[in-house]
Amino acid sequence: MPELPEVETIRRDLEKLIVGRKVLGIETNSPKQVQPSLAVVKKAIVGATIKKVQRRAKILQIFFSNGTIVIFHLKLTGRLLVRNKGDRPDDWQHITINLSGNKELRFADSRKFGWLRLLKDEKELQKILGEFGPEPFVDLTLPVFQKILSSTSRPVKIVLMDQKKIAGVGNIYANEALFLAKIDPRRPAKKITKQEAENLYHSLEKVLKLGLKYRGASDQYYLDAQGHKGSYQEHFLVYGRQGQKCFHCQGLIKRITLGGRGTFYCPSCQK
DNA sequence: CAATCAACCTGGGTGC
DNA sequence: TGCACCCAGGTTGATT
Repeated sequence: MPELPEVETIRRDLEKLIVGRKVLGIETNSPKQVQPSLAVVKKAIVGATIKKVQRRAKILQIFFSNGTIVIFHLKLTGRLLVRNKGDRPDDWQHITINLSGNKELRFADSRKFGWLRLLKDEKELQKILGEFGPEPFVDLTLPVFQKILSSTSRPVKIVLMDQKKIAGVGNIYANEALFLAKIDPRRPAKKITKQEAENLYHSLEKVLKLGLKYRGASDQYYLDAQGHKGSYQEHFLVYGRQGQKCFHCQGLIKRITLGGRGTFYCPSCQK
C-alpha cells in the first residue's frame, strides 16, 4: 500500500515524466473519484501546463501554470501511471488525463478508495496539509518525536500510523521500524523510554530510507509511475511473515490485530 | 478527548 | 468449476 516511500517514488517519477506537458483532456469511468466533478476539473486544467509535483504525507500535489492545484490520494490500491497514448488500458484504469507529447497520466485503483481533487487555491492546500503531523526527514526531529510519544498512552504502533501525529507512515513501515527498535507494537507510547524512542526514531528513518532505495514495497497493487514494481517487500523482516522464523532469534513471527490492522512482530525480540 | 466501529469498494482467498 | 462468504486496510465520520 502506498506510504511515504511509495508516494515519494511516484512523485520523483512524475517530476521527470510530466512536468512541462500540457493537459489536452480528462476522462473518467468512475466519477465519484473526481472531486468536485469531472466538468469542473476539466474546465480548470485543460490547456494548462504542469509546473511541478510535490508530496506531503501521502498526498501528491500537481501544480499548474495557471495557478490551479490538483491533489491525489492513492489510499490502498491507487496507481498513477504515465503511458503513451494508445498503450493497452491498465487494470482498473478509472481516470485518464491526456497530455501533450502523446502521453497519458492514468489513475488506476482496484478498490476505488483513492481520489483526485481540484483545490480552489493555495490557501485550501495549506489548510489540508496543515492537518498532518510533522514530516519525516523535514520537521520530525528527535525531540519532536519523543514529545509525540510521551503525550499519549495509545499503543505506539497506532501513534506511528496516526497521520495527525506523524505524516506518511503506514502499516508496513510502522511494523518494520518497531521490529528494528525491538519494541512491542502494543506498548503504550508514553511508556517508551527516551532511549527507546531514540532507537525507534532512527529505525523509522532507516526503514523509510530503505523503502525509497528499493523504490517502494509492492504487494499485489503498488507500481511506480512507469508501471514497475518496487522491491522492498523482498527485504521485509516482519511484515506479512507470520508463522515464519525471525531472522534474529529464529522464533516465530506472530500476527495480531491492533487498531483493526494486521500487526506483525517477534514476541521474543520485541519487548 | 480516546476508543470502537461502520462505511467506502473490489478482488483474492477459503471452504464446500 | 461455481458460489457464498470473509477479509484487507487508509481515512473519515458517527457513536459510545
